[in-house]
Amino acid sequence: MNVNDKNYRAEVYDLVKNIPRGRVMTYGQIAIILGEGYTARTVGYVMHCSEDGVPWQRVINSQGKCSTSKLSIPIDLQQAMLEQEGVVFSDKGKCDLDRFQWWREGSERDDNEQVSLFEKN
DNA sequence: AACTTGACGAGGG
DNA sequence: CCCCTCGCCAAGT
Repeated sequence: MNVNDKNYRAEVYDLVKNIPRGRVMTYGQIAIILGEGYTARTVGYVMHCSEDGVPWQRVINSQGKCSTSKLSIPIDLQQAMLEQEGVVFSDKGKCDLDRFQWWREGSERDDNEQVSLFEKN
């Protein structure tokens, strides 16, 4: 199972496709939900070349900011797309995760779940 | 095979 | 809030 495996990538995309308009998820959160084999870095790697109907703009970093990139995606674009869906950013380019982070139905919002990526490795 | 570079994250100053 | 360090892991050189 690696990042180039089709199913591995599909798991990430399927989850991202379920993020509602105007809500966001973080790389680390996705990694924790998908479980073994997934880390924030690998999720980020999978996202950088997401295809088709994946709402890639709804995945941001744990600080509530859009990640800068040296790739072909202008930093302002992601934020602009999110603002268009109703996500509010501060003048410093940060959004309030307490307000906009999405947690799947049924999953009780639990900050412990988000703790420490490397603690489990 | 070593070293660097990321769409990352947590903890500390 | 900013900056740094370290842990992580895959790619590119």
